[in-house]
Amino acid sequence: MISSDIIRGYTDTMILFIVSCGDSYGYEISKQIKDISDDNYVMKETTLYSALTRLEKNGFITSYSGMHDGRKRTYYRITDEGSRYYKEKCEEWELTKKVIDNFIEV
Amino acid sequence: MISSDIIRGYTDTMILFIVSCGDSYGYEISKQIKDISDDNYVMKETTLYSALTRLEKNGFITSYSGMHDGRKRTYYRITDEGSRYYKEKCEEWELTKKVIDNFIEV
DNA sequence: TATAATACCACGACTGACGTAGTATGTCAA
DNA sequence: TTGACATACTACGTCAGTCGTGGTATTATA
Repeated sequence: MISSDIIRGYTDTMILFIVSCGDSYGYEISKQIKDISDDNYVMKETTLYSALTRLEKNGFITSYSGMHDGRKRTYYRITDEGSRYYKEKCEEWELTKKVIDNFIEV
Repeated sequence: MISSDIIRGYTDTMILFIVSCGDSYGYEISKQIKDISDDNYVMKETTLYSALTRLEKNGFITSYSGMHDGRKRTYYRITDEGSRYYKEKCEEWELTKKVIDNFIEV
């Protein structure tokens, strides 16, 4: 299980990746992160929801209400600005990998 | 330039890598991090020195005083526990790379 | 009838990064 | 000789992000 201080700085990117594949909502995003990471990372609920709030406040996602089986859901959609930010983060990631690799002994 | 929230969780590892190559002191560690990362990451002084304090408190490094050209220096040496911790972090890094790569679009 | 799964939110604690500022010595050029 | 720059740290307070705890509410299932 990966510790949070290492993922920190990529929670937003993970979420943006998922919503860039199609609109989604908190609970589902949470499960998808667990799946995509092969159970190596589980994002805590509070971390996820506060990240969603932050991302919306920053204009990277927008929300709308939906209903499913009598339960309310808040769906999120990525914005153009969110897509640009996501692409930047992907490039930054490639650089980060190279940099940290220099400090790692194989 | 890489943002700190991405490096967060690896500042300790970077420092441990440097002291594992030989005893060093704050100012030099700082310059080495800049060099090794090809100027892509500069650790802030306060971040570095508070990391050194933390690492010593956790028993991963030990310190001793030295003198050079009339200036005092505090040298740091990695402990066995520090070496073990560093190795763990290296393994964790390999896993982290795989996990985050799954959220990155090339 | 109770338990788990779904779906989310509020609040406060804690940690680590960082801005600002300060101390003190040595070097070197104008 | 004076001022700038490099060296070598330290103190203090702020901020952002993660997370523990706990709560609300509905549906499905055993």
